[in-house]
Amino acid sequence: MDEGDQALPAAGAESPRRVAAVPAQSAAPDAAAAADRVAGAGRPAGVGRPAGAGRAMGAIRAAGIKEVAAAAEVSLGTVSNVLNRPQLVSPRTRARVERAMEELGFVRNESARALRAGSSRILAYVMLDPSNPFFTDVATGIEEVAGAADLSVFLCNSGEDAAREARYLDLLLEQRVQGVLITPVDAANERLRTLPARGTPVVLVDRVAGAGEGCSVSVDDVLGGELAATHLLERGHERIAFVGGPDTLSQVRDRRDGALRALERAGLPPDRLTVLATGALTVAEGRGAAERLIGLPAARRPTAAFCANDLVALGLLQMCVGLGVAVPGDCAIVGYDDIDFAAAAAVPLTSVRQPRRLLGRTAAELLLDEANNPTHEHQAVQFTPELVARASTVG
Amino acid sequence: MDEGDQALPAAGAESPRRVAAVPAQSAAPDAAAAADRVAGAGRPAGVGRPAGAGRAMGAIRAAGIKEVAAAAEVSLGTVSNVLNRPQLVSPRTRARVERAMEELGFVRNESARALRAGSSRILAYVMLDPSNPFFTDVATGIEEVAGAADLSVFLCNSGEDAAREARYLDLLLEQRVQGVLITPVDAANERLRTLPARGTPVVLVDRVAGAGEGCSVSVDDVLGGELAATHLLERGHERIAFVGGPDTLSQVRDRRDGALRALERAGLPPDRLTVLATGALTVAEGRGAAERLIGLPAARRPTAAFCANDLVALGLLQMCVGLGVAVPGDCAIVGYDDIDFAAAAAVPLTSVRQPRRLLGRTAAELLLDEANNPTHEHQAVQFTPELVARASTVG
DNA sequence: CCCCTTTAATGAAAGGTTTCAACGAGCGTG
DNA sequence: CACGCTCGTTGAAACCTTTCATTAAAGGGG
Repeated sequence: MDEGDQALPAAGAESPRRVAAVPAQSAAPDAAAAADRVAGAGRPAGVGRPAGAGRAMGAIRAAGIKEVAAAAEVSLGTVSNVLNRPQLVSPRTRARVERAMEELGFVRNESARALRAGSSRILAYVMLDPSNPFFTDVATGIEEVAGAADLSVFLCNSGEDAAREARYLDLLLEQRVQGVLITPVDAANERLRTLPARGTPVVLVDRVAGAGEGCSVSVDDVLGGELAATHLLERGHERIAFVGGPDTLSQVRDRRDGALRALERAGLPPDRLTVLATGALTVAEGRGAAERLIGLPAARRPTAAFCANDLVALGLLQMCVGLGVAVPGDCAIVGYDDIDFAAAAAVPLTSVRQPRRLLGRTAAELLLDEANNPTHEHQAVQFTPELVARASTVG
Repeated sequence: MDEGDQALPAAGAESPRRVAAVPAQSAAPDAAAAADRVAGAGRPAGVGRPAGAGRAMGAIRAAGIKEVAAAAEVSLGTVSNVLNRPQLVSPRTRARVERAMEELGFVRNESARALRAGSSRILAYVMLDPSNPFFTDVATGIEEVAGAADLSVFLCNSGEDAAREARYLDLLLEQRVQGVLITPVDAANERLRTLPARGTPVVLVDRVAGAGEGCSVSVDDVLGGELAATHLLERGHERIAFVGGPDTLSQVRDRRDGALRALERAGLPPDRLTVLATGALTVAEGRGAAERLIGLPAARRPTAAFCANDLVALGLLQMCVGLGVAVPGDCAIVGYDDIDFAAAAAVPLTSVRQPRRLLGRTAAELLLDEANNPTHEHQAVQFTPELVARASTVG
């Protein structure tokens, strides 16, 4: 931030967008920065100074309950009562206190409140991948419930990285959050057990809780996989590819197992399912899988693909179309999650829909129950998925 | 949660996935719930109880610094030193204290720390729409910088709703967060000025700060619009549609103005730009715009469309392909943001790329500077966008 | 007119951490 | 041997709110 300044025109410049000659910037040229700068994007075009700007103005030390009490000529406890139990305070005094708060610009200090209360009014949702609309929809459901209970939601992004996940969980414990909702990367993470033991309830989202692991909310992924594969079998496909990974994700395993179950029911041998493993559930990995799929000898090449999620399916779809493989003619495709982009793809994607918002809402409700209800019983709630057929399978 | 229980089989059931006969569930059938339940998805398939589950076990009251001090037979201040200034403590004592912390399972209480420090170790990013990958990428950049400074990032979703935005800002002020990064819905929100006045720095993201408004980091949207339109003009299009809205978003206005500037430079009258306004920047709105576009009389129908963001462009693209309008043959399309899905669309989308991660990183750096550097000067940093040409314009 | 009840307001304690001035011990120097 | 230093440790105060037992005042009934 510093170097950019000296080359600026005289201080007090009026134009906020004035272009400075010096492009230097404290955004250090680290590896990550370099990635974004590829192809020339990202060089700051201008560094200006908004009119009237100067050094940060000295912040007025925030007025506390004490100052308010003094201004309203009441005791400290009375101010607290106005905030928390207004019905105990006479209308006259209440008005006086409220006026004082107004005048002093009083803002409650949540830290002090949380310290006193022993826990902060925050729920956290640790998610695998915020760029996957599935998780943001779940988050929306969580926010609905949390908002109604006057709690805020702290969204944390584990990025499918176990270490980051662990770091966030530690952090949340330090914050004494009311509870944690999590779609874990690593089901074996000991913190999933130590947090509840230390008084911070944890609810698993999109994952089934094992013995003694507390509450969970999930969708029957085995059934979802079966629905997808059955749909393809019914449309006459007898060789199916399963595209997804890594195998450490239970969602991937379950969906694949469901597909195998469908084959079995149809009386077909399990080797009719060709597994194409991917390193992650992303669009890029889907594209990569397409090349492998198309590279298979024609005799063994599946005529349909079931992908572990929609991102992978969209990548696969794009590559197929690009390489001249007709969808669904040469290769039918089924995704999973039914994200908005699934319907929006140029060949709208058949997908397995999950009740995403409801998933989030239910999880949040279980969490609140666990946090507040002393007679809480752990539950593993499981919802039913549903197949949405679109053009990628129905020619 | 309550009704689900009584119909369960005998307590102590071992199977976590046991199916209960009673589908009832405390997830109330409110309006939002109903939306998700459309088409039958969302009915809980089962409510089970993980083996070994019971009422929440009484949490052990967390050990504090005091207990640790007692256990290690040192003073309270020494424990604090071990945590914050370990070099001041002799190795012997430090080891003793660390062992005590280990044994007691000591976890720092962030609330107390924040109370004492006057601010919590949290940055917040208030974003318009977490389901738009543009914002999650910006968030990733912010997290990189915050993580390096040992701060956590609180992600807040305003959902393009001014009231929610206001509520979050109030909340963040109460939390005494270190600073707020925001892509505001409502540039006129007075809180954008009151927060800094109360000592919480605010940096605008993807929006240019006006006079006396503090720091901002943005991309030159006018230039971006110009790049997009120029690209289309160079490819021979002389009637262009601009698809986007609402007009209250400065991004929309600027990008449109940039397109107009391109027309002007090319010596064409401004009425060659047909504006198709949308209510939001979503896939669904893009689809709707497609119908209006195709409905125009052939003589006035543009041969190309420039969309205010990629979501709108993808919706438009999908609908065009679905309705038999060849892309780019009958209608070329340019998007904005270059989100991953843009390249992944079946007709890969030409788009205007913004340095998203860098945007986030720079914003976070400005914020940290403002929070920590007493000689901080407000800056309006602006980056340059870049056009990425793909098949949706290049036949 | 006094006592008892109800209502309103008070003051102090507690919650866990950080900071800082002060203290004591050990050591080298004069 | 005494002085002054440094190093390691200490104890208390401060941060701001909430809670609760207590006091004071007002009102009603006997």
